[in-house]
Amino acid sequence: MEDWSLQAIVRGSSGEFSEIKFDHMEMNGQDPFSNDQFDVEFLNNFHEIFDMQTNDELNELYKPFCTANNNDHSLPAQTVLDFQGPENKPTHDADQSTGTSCVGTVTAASNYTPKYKKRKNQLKRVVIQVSTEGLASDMWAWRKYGQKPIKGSPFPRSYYRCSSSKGCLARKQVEQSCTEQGMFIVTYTAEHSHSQPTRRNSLAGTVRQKLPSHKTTINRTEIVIVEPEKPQESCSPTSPTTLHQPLMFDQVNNNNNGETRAIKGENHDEYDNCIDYIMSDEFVLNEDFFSGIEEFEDDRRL
DNA sequence: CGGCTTTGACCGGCGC
DNA sequence: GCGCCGGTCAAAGCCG
Repeated sequence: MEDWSLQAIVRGSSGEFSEIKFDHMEMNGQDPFSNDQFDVEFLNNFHEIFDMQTNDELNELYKPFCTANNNDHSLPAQTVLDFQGPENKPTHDADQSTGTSCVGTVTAASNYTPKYKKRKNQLKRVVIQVSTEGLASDMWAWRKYGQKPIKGSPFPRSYYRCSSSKGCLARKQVEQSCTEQGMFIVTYTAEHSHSQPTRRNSLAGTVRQKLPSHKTTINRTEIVIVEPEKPQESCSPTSPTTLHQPLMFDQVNNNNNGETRAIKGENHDEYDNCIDYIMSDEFVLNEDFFSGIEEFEDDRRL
């Protein structure tokens, strides 16, 4: 790949980007974007997302939201990724003390025993926040098997299981966000035991759900990751150094007031760490982000 | 008729 | 031990 680039637009889903970072970086309310220390502290907390052995699983999970809109740029499927599970907390993650979400692995199907065996925190899950379009772009076939009112939420939670393959343990929960109108919180549990279906089951699953007719525009902080430097051709394909080419990223804080600030990383680790942070926190990511990561991983494997 | 949603009942984890 | 709550079951009905 000669001139591949990674670009993503990331919006904080629970407040301005800087506020989220205060929580995670414990910087005592200082504005991380105006603090010279931010680059170091911010970057030091990101690590090795692409070294996770579950990248394929991750790909599968976000793929539906990437592919469906490839030809429709008018429909940004904004999503939040949040990997949960007590076993997932990286031991070197500075985020541990906060009790917030963290990066981790996705549940292996063999670890999931249906029906009451594992509950709540025992299951590793992927929580994604999607717009109406993102919800409809999920190409998996789901069959609804339950709906429950959730305490503290005005909206019920719907429960879906994969209907593509008998015995598939994949589960999906959908509930409307009570904080962001028109957004849906989708929780995926377990993995599909089969390849992605070539077509969705008519109007099954999420498509048949009662979706709001309006779209919600979310004006929040944006992060833009741009154009890692091209890998150097001189490196041996088998050498580990080919996986650690210099990279660069920018993070642009756009508060809708025209003000932007950028942070740049100089190496691959810093880039990884940036992605790690974004993936571990409550950010709304669009499909370009995931497509970019996919490209990134493909390139890295070369 | 098959596959879907709906919905009340049931089960089990968890906090008190 | 008890009750709350979330997740699942399963019967009934709907839909293409």
